[in-house]
Amino acid sequence: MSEHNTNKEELTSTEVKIKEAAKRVFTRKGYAATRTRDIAEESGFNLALINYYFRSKEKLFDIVMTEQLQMFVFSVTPLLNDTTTTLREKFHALVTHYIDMLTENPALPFFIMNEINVNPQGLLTKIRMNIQFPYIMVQWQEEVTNNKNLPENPMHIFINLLAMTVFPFIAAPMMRAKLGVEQDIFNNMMEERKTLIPQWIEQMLAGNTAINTDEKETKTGTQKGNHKK
Amino acid sequence: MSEHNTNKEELTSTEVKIKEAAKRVFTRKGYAATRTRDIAEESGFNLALINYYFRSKEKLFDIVMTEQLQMFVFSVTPLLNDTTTTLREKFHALVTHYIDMLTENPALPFFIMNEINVNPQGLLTKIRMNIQFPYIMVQWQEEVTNNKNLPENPMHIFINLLAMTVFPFIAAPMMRAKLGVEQDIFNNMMEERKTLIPQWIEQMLAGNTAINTDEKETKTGTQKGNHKK
DNA sequence: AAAAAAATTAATCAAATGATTAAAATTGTT
DNA sequence: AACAATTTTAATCATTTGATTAATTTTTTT
Repeated sequence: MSEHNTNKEELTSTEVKIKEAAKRVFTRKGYAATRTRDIAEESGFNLALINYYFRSKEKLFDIVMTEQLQMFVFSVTPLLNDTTTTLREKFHALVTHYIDMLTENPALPFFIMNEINVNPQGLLTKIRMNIQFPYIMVQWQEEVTNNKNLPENPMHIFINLLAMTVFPFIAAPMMRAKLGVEQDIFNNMMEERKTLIPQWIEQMLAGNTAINTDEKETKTGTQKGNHKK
Repeated sequence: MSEHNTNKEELTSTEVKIKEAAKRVFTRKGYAATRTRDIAEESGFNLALINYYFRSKEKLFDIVMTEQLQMFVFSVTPLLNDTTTTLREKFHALVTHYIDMLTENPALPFFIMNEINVNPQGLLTKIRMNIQFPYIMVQWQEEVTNNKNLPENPMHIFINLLAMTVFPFIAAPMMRAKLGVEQDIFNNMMEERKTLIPQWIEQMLAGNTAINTDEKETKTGTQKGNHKK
């Protein structure tokens, strides 16, 4: 009505729009394969504006990558530092959080992995994550010292948690191309995994307990390899 | 002694040497980021030889990628079709095989994932894998129908197997940069996982049995979320 | 040894691409 | 409205890069 244009179009500055366009193109094609002209086209603005707002393609990439990394890494620290949730609840929250995030942004893990592979030490500058030992580590140590016989080092378990959560998104294109797993089927599967992964982790830990304490005896005689080497 | 030069240098043709150099550079930097000049330098030959032996950068890449894909995918089919090994033994063999392969060639998974992301339908042409239902699928169905209460669809378990095996190699650069996990520590860890991953899979399956058949009751009252939704 | 074929190199080309510039359009200020 | 500052554009530049060409060297054939 008035001369103030309140379209959503006008609400975000062109600088932000270019950055968002850059994010889309960079995540889709990677740094080397994206041309500044791609970003210009995706944003709908003139090529020169990219250098006008951001000094160079590399500077723009650094900004986008840093933001994505921050989002990926720091978005979970509140979960990991929550003193009101149990260890198990944190596992579940973490898995749900990441599956939701990656369902929205499936190309993100690959984008990040790519950057890490190409420029590993760039991480150190882009992420200032002085791992201040989040509360989840305290909880883990409590469980270790108290009753359960968990492994001292949670590295394996954390890797598994992340692997089972993130890897499917990395493998999704292959699953689609080779196994005919379409988008909705995949999303269903990931929805299932929100509850399955914490269960699996639980079973890993329980198995570990059983092995070390001999509280529980093997049920099936055919079970193999269920002993420490 | 004689004028026949038997150096290892001379045993492989320059065509092969260029292809190997290309493999190294492509896997390290990805298709878009590698310049033909990089390959020339890595091989030690003149730039023009790349186009002399392989018509173009893309043709060379196709050859390298196809070979790597074939290696990655087809190298396990003998294992999966082995009629003399049990299902559990196949899991173990698969994990060991891939960890060995990726320890030798750590950049391989990322390289493949990259290609799949950029050009998903290219897989169909590069890999002629008319999945002829390897013997492991027969064995799985046997276990399903016989005694165990395994999930009909082994998709989740197979994904987990691959995820826990492959993902660490993808995350390795991050682990090194951020967690200070050095090469030998990492290799040790992966050596441990050769036996751990089959155990974990076993525990997942056992947990599944317990849930479905109620043969076993929950030991710890604090166990949460161990029920079908 | 001479001729032919194959392999290799230096020089060069043409297209792509990141970046810049100068002008035009828009917005803000007085 | 007039002026200034900011934003946007079209045109252009300089470098990079995949590819080619013509000449040179090496190997093979006769």
